[in-house]
Amino acid sequence: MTETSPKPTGKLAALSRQRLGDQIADALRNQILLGELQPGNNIPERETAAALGVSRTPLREALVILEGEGLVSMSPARSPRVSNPSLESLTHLLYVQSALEALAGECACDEMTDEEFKYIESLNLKLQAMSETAEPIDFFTTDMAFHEAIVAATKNAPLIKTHKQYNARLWRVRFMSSRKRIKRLSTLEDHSAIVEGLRNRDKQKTSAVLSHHLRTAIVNITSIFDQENQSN
Amino acid sequence: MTETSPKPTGKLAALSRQRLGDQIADALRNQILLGELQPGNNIPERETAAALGVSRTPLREALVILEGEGLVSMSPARSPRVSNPSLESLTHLLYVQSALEALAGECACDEMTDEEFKYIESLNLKLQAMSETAEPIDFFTTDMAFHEAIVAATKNAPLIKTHKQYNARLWRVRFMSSRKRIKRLSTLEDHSAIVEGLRNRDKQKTSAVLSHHLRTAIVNITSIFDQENQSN
DNA sequence: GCTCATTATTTTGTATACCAAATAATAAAT
DNA sequence: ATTTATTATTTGGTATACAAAATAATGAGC
Repeated sequence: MTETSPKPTGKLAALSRQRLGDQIADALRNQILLGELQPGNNIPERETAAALGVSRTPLREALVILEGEGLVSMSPARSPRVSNPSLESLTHLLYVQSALEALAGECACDEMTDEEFKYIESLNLKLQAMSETAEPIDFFTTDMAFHEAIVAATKNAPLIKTHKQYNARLWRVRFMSSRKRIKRLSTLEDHSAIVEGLRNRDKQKTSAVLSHHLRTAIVNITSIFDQENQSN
Repeated sequence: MTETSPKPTGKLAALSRQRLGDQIADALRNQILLGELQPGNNIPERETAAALGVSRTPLREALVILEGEGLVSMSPARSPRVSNPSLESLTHLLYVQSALEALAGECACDEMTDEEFKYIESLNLKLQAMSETAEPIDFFTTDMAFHEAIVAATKNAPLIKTHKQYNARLWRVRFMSSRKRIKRLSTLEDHSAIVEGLRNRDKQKTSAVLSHHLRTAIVNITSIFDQENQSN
């Protein structure tokens, strides 16, 4: 399929004019987030490049990007591999993410438009509506969209980018944590409190609830880790 | 941190086997921080690679790394150039850095050893001692070391790395801002309050003072920007 | 003399080729 | 049969070569 040489009429290449390395990074990042590439898996350069129909040069650029994001680790004479963070690392990441979202909540109170608030509110309503029946992946995706929408409302580009990167590193463990239906009720309570805080443009409350909401997740991922170690 | 990678062993480059791309990224980052490469300057690949005595491949890896850090921007068929952030961008960065250091102050209260506290305290004393006479660059460097030491005391690797990256992007404007001797007094007052907070392991106070300390810097950089625009 | 089109040069984007290091495999010696 | 030494193969690291795109330059036409 991708045996032939570069195609000028390529799919989105004509419009995006984006570097191939970035596109590969996006593709690999997706595979990691979706679990197609799991923590500890090797990403041999030749093999992966061939599978994607590209050469090693742009693939390597992608790997360097992902290494910078903490999703991939590269060692001198060893295949790059998907990072397999320890519980301690994940806890550290969650602390930072907690601080980032607290800041986002605060800034959103200042910068958020009414339309943005309505969108955030609608995601919360959607989450409430699906809480009884939805599949874990759908519930989780909407949950993440809710948090992303708050961060996006700040219009703070570095914050948005850094938050996204931390989210990627936490994606897997947070998804596994969210599979526990029992947690949905307290999640919804927190979210509603966040929406109320935003509605009233109450920086103090919004940031406090967001911070607490994220730090609570630390307990959850700890139990996930214990389960995995138990089964090993 | 039990996650990844063999130790860099920074002493012997021959032994460390660190990637050339990383070394080049370090060199370029230094040049940007020192002002040898100024915002808006082009970094043509061939020319720069030749100047550094390397080929374009590892130089490009370095540029991709620096682009990820926000220090360099690359456009399709144009020379990479040193990022020239707007006042708005710098303000955004400072908000995030403020939240990161507030978190650092809080975590440091829990994680800091007595030796680490003594070191932080000694940097503050050094700063007080040099406040009357020191050159701007020396005062600034020690000021930065003070903040870095607090972040380092958290032992939170992602936090340390992200903080370092934001520091790099803010380095230039914060250095220019620190040239104003008039600011040194309030800086010292803030720092002493931070040290007191850390001494008492008072998370609330430490994080509050650090947050306020950084946010105050926003006002300072705004005046810097006004001056530059005035002189243009 | 000025404008527009066409060509030439420069610059990045990507692919391929080569090198060194590390591991895996194999054979020989105890 | 086990261990060790040596060789082969695999892998990442770097350099070079080639292709595409954009800008700069130059010349023709008005």
